[in-house]
Amino acid sequence: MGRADGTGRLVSADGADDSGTGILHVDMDAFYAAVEVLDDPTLAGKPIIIGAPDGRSVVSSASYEARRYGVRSAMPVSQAIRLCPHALIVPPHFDRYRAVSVQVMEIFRSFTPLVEQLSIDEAFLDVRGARRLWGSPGRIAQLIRARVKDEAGITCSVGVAATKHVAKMASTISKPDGMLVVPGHRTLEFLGARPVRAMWGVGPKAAEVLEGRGIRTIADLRDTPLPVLARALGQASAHRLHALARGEDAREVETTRVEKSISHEETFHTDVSDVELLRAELLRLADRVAVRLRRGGVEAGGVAIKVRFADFATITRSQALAEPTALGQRIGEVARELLGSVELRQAVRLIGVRAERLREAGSSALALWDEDADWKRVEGTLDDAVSRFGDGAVTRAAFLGRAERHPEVPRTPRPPEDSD
DNA sequence: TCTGGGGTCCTGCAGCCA
DNA sequence: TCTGTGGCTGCAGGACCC
Repeated sequence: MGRADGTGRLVSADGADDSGTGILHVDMDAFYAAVEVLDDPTLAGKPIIIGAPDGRSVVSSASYEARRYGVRSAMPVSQAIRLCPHALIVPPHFDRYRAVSVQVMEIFRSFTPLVEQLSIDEAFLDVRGARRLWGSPGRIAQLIRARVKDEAGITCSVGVAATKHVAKMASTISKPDGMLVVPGHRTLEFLGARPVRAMWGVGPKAAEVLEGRGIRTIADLRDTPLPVLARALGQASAHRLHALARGEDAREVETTRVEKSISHEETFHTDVSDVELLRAELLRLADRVAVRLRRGGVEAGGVAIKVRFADFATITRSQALAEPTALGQRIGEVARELLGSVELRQAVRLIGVRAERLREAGSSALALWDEDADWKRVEGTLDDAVSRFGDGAVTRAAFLGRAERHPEVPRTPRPPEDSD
């Protein structure tokens, strides 16, 4: 399976037994920091923290040199600086990270079309059908690691196993720049000795609950009766974790992913008590959400807002929509109504807008009477109409019954009867 | 000591309805 | 007609992930 190499990680030797495997989990090492080093080689070997140096930002990523000082992702930057005062603070360059991500995902797809991108820097690959072309899963993992290094200039770690869950755990253990193969017949042995916290889906809260009952390792969890687990964690989590602890994970590598919500939120530099400012911010966020909805060809069937107060208490309010929409004006209206239902008992630290219950946009054609166009009909997509006449004009036209959607044949427009 | 932003999934509760 | 019950749905909150 693997051996400890003195750095705390567990890695497999070349040609390790990979029988009964077929799923790879590939994870870039300290991805954002690695891309920054790629673009500025003078940063190599130095402690780097990716995050905004001021305000209330947190660490997006840190190089392994910084991690040695205890710096971790999601830690406040101010705390990270205290831990590692000589670290270099680098503001994030997300467009650049996305570009490298695209390049790496293309490398994966050159080995198998069955690639499930989990986030900007990690993916599952099902290579069971790629044996004849590229060799065994372990061999493919080696080839992928070499090509990512040669072509993208960064390193990655790979877990090779029979299931997604075990592959994911294996890549984590082999980090950085490692590879761990868990042959199918040694899955239970691999899982058994590991702490419950290492399982995907067990966070600090669940780990505390389990450890409080003496369940410290995955073997302990496996031996715990399901009803006991269910009382501790709830039915769904208990069933899922119990199966994973036994090495059972039937999830396939999914190549397509449907977004279920789109949101934007913002933490203010200083807490805000001015309601008008909050309402204006909601509208701005709603516009950003609407742009993404239209770009994705979807509409929201519900709107939610999130308000975080100065004491970090967070509340959400949501509302289903009678008519789905992709218009910022409409989403903003609902968000403002929802804000009106919230008791603003103290200053607000963060505010956010979320579009939920997404569904495919109804039609691609739109007949619209627009005031500025002398009430002539325009045709095109909703996005076209919004870009030509503005979000507000389209909303207003729709409100007045002058914007119509139709599946195929445009209806003959009639001139407006009221002058409004 | 201070806690981002963008997501998914699950649970508990309340209201509605048959 | 009244009451109890169970299923469904909407909503709010929390845990978790990167």
